[in-house]
Amino acid sequence: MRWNDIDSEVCSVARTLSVVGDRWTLLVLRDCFLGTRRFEEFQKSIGMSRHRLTDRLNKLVENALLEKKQYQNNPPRSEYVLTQKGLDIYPVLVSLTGWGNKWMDDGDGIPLEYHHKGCDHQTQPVLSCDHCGEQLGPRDVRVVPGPGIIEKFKRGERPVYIPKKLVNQYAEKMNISLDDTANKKG
Amino acid sequence: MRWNDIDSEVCSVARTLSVVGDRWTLLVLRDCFLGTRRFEEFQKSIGMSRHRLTDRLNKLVENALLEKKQYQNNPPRSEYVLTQKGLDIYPVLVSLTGWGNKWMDDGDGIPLEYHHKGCDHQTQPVLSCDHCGEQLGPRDVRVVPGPGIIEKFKRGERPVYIPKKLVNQYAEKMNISLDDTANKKG
DNA sequence: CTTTACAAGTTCCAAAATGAAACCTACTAT
DNA sequence: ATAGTAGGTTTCATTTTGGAACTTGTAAAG
Repeated sequence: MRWNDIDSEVCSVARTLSVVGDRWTLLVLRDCFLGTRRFEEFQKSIGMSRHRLTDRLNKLVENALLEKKQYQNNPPRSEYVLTQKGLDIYPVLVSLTGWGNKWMDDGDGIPLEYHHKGCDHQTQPVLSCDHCGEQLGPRDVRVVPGPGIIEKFKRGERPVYIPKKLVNQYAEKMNISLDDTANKKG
Repeated sequence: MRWNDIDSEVCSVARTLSVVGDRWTLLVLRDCFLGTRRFEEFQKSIGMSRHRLTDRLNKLVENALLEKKQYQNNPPRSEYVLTQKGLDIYPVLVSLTGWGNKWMDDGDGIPLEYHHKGCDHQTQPVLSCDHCGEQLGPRDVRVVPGPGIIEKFKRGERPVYIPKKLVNQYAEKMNISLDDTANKKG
């Protein structure tokens, strides 16, 4: 499979990666959250080739995570600022940071710490349930087919990565009949 | 800069991406969390070339996110299972999923839903402060230089992506003197 | 027996993505 | 007149991919 086709997978991880899942894009976004806005700043900070940077910034603008704003006409100069869609990547960056802090320490300690303005304490952001507030780990959660998958199964499409067990159990429980003669993939 | 050098950046995002920041690795890990363990399963599910899959699985084993366990001797056949280090990637995948659910819907709705076993409710995992439990967004948090950066500044190294302002403010406040004649990068 | 299937790779090659360095354009400051 | 700054673009060699075919050892089917 070509990476270009990844955005049409029936999977939110795959679709998200189609936008931010290449070598440099998340580093560009990291810089955005630290206040970087201009081409040269990104380039010096990240150290990627100008070539790639041009391309990645354009894609982020195309995908509406960044907005390009001209701050000067002659010669034309622009800044790249996060949109809401871009701001929403925050949890991804925070999670990556948390993992790096824990597992990739080089012996000097955590590079950057977070301080929660609200409670005025150092914080290590964690995942929690938006309903009860409890912390969430892989074992605390059950994955259930959502409408995005059920609809496709009803149409006879079979997204490959979903364990059939999962969907069949669910279909049975919900008394939905899924035509089982249809083929995988849509 | 070469991608291979990215793991020595003074940045937890960069270091984490040096392990999981390529096209396919996070999809492999996604599958792991859904229970996939064997080569053929990964390959069918993800649709990446066997070539790459071999390589990515090996790297995940090298980096200790997966453990390779032989389940049969002749011919030798093995499974790949998540270690604690691998399990800790969970928040990253959940965050990617959340973003995809919100911004990359194809019109059919969310592919997979989460159900929190603890409170028995559907849940959308959110980031929160591990101290006070409040939800955290980009504006609720102040980034502060941690030991991993301070140490390097003391040694005269200047990690490029950190806004100098940030470190200088901090150094002043903490009354740390940082030799300003030293060069960036270490 | 002989053929087919399965699982987990490996090999080979063409096509695509990347990195480095040089170049371009339009100012501004020295 | 010269150098510097900002934001790119161009060129070209090197790396990384994707795809398809091949390998190895075993078991099951005809």
